[in-house]
Amino acid sequence: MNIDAHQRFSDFIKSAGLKGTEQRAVILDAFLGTDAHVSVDDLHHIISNADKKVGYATVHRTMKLIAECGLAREVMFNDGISRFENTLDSSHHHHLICNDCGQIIEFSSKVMEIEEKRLAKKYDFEIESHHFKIFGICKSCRDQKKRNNSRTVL
Amino acid sequence: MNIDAHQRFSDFIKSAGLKGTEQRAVILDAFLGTDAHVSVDDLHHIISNADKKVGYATVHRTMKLIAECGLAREVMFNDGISRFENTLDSSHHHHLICNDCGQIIEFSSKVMEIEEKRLAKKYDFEIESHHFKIFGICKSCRDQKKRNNSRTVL
DNA sequence: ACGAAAATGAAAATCAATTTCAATACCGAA
DNA sequence: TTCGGTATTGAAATTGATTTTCATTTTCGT
Repeated sequence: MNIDAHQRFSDFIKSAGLKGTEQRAVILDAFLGTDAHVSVDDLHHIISNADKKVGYATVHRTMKLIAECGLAREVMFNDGISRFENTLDSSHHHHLICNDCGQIIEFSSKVMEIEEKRLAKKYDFEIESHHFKIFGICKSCRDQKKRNNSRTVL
Repeated sequence: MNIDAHQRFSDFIKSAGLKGTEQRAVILDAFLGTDAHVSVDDLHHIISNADKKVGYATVHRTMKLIAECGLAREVMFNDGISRFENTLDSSHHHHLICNDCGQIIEFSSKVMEIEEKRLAKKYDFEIESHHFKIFGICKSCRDQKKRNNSRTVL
């Protein structure tokens, strides 16, 4: 998988008249090593923690390139921070997001895929990407709230 | 409808120990008068164009209150700008967003509602809100691209 | 009408995203 | 392999939206 991703990225870099650099390789590796949704800041920390030095702006620019060549998908939840997810893991497309703890549960749904296609046809719309996000409270946060309520009196 | 909204907002204001003000009334009216997705900036312009003077920060703070009391829903597309939509219009919940012209087509889908409930049960998740967003290119932008391609040579 | 408490608005602060620019690295051609 | 044009890098500055600050004003129960 990763060999393909590297190949695809370097092909993209070449065909766009750009140059391969050590930093870009480090950033791509760091990104491919994650399986969650990472922000530029997350990646910058991951790289720094691995004792490599790449500037924040470079991480930002490179993630744009990685997204552009189709290896990453840029998504935005309701906090205004862009995050990137690996597109090679394409079975997961949607998210349940806990408003309390921020936990993200990924899921896929055949029913939704079919419904989406129906809608695209209905509105004559060419789909490029899609996100179904359900915000709410996960079980463990609900349980925690119950415990707190039994202790606290307003 | 609007009478209910005003009542609900003033009830909320009172029960939270806050105060009713002229500005809050102006902002709520401006918001209820829109049917699209408006940003704080949009609303501030709408109000200014109506020759009323309310500060930007006040619009921002009041929209947070309106959302808090359930009259508005805060949504974020991929441009990083928060927008508010009227929740009383609850038949429309989802969006087709054109990556070219920014046009937003709203739709609702019974199939998705049912699927959503199934997923909530499956993951033991208490839903507070949800958004299905499909990004792509609308018909008119596709048509326009075709016209441009027939004129332009790379 | 009084006075405590909240609201306002202009300006400043914040924060992520993005751009600038001088120094550096890449890489194809000679 | 060196050369040189071009792209890249990274620190700092900028942008643009959001959020906070704070002095002044307004609200509203008493």
